[in-house]
Amino acid sequence: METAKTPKADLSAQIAQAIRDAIVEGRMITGERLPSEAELAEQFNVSRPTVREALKRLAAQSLIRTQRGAFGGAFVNRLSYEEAYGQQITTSTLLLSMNGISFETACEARYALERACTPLAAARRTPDHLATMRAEIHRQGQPGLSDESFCASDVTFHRALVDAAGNPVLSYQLAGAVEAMQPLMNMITFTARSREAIVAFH
Amino acid sequence: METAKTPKADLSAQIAQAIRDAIVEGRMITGERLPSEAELAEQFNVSRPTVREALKRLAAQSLIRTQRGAFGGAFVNRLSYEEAYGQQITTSTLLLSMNGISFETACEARYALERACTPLAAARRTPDHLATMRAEIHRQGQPGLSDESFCASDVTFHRALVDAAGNPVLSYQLAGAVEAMQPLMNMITFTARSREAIVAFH
DNA sequence: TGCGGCGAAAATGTCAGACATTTAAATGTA
DNA sequence: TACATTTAAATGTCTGACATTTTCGCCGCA
Repeated sequence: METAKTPKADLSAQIAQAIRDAIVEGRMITGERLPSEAELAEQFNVSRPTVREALKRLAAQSLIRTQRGAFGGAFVNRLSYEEAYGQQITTSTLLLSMNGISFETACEARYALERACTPLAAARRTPDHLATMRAEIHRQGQPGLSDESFCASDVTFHRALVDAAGNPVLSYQLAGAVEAMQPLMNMITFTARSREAIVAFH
Repeated sequence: METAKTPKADLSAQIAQAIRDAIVEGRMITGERLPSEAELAEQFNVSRPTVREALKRLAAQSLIRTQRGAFGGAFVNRLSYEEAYGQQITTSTLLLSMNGISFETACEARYALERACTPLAAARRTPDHLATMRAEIHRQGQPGLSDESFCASDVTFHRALVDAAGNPVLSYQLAGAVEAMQPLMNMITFTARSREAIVAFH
């Protein structure tokens, strides 16, 4: 048994883990091309479908990207913020919906996270961010607004607030938190007009 | 072209997306069993390997779990906090290492996020959390401590701080941020003793 | 009648081989 | 030199088969 560290696991999972380790530990760098599926199959002593399943696992996590054609193959992906956002959002959404997170807990977390951004946002905001936030506040003040529209506007507003902090790491961390809560928010309408007061201090 | 919304994409990616949508939108609930690979293959009019690749993609994101044997199959997974942590950490680590995030940016984000937790932590801390933090502070004060040990202790300390806030959503969001920065931290040793002052106010 | 072993069935896991498709490089020609 | 064509390499997909694992139910036996 050459891979004794995972005594009972799918071969494809083992291979995926091995490649993942290579990437995370820096043995493969961004943009580098992996061996072809056939070469990997020979290297790990498995068949090509097994290798393919492993590669799909990594592709699902945006660790690699595949390209067809000659001199195509699998390349170590440069994980963009957009992709990271997406994963963060789907994971957060599922986590919230599957674990019976209460509205209060989620809201508390969101408020806390945004409170963390506020000082930075106040210092670094651009006119664009301010304009977006003002526009959303205005929209939220209109009377005949549906609940869904109100919440969508709310998400836009908070995204602008977070982005105004000018810290991509913060934006990434909070994008999931804010968007994942939108479904929860949609269910509960409450008088959130008090937020205008919070923003007013900008 | 029956699936016109994704004109050029792998079949396995399309199928994975279709199943993912079904899960996220609640058409399949936690613990529910998916049709067998053969049934899915017939349903989507593709072959079994293609279906398998799609399922592996979902498994990589912990959306489903598979079980062998009779009455085995793929089940909608209840995404646990532990799994979410793990994904968050690997994603964050890659994001930081691949996008040339500066130490200042990462540190700023981390401080901001922790500042968000502090009020809650102060209100809800338990003796255990306090004891852990005190122990780590004490350890950090010892003279002959290696940089790696110092940083590991630092991570432990901050995890305790975050957990003390008693909000699992916050813990989840911050776990990735804190742990992902450990490699960065390991490279740069700085006089972080000022943190003791921050904690002292507990 | 109750219980235990044993086989059948169902499902995933793995393999082998073949063909289709795509893409870029190499080649040939005007 | 520039452009069109060929060619080769790689992924994407299909078919079929076999291995492995796990559960259910049957049958025999005490």
